[in-house]
Amino acid sequence: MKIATFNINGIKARHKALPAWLEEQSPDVALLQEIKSVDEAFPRDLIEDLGYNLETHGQKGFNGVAIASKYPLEDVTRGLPGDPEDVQARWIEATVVGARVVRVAGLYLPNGNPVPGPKYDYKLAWMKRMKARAAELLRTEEPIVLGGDYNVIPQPEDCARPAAWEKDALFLPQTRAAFREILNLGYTEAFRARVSGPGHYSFWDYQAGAYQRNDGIRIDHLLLSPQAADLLRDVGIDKDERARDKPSDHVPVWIELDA
DNA sequence: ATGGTTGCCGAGCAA
Repeated sequence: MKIATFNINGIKARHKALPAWLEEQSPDVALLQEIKSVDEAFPRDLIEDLGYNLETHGQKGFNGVAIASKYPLEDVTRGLPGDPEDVQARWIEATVVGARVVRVAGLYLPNGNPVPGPKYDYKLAWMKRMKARAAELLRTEEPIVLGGDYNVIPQPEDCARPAAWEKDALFLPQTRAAFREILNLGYTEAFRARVSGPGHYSFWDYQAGAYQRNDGIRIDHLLLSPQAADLLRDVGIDKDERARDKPSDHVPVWIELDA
């Protein structure tokens, strides 16, 4: 079972690039972020016509997450538990019924800039809520995949110019510590389980020719429960997607599971 | 230091 995460930065603007990628790479499950659409306006045909089931959790203008799957999706839930006041669409869960059953969560973790301020406070509070949900999911002892745009640069080697990110919400020590707290519950960050060293990124800014200079950051991650980590066969980043016509500023990151 | 770009949607905000 191939599971990918992809921040598409707007479903309407990606009406060509997203179906092209789905056709070429054929992930079984695609966790999509920043759909930037309400559910009623989502062009479902773009995805359903390729043989995918689709579950969306949208919001007007901003945010929004979705799950596309060639396998049936069951027990879909929307929204990150822990704050009934939070109306931002950043979390969706579903059970994928493949050869094995895998519980997946698609997430769009808050950016948090500028620091300090309410947006950074919201980011840290959101990560605390995510930690609680991640711990709860572990107790099921099932294969679990938490995939999405984490807006976290885990290590200096995960960005081309660490000095430029020193005071940024994506790279502050407090942000990285909150990310490690989730990992230390018992999750494995899939990419780093298989690939070491610098130069591997999942996002390049649209500005100043960042992609051409490979001035990127690695902020899209797939976290695996122990039972999912046992099934890990391969990982990858579809870097070439960033060179496509009308690309997202992120590229897909994927895993292949024995499931 | 500023501005550089894109997407939402039709003015700025978010990233």
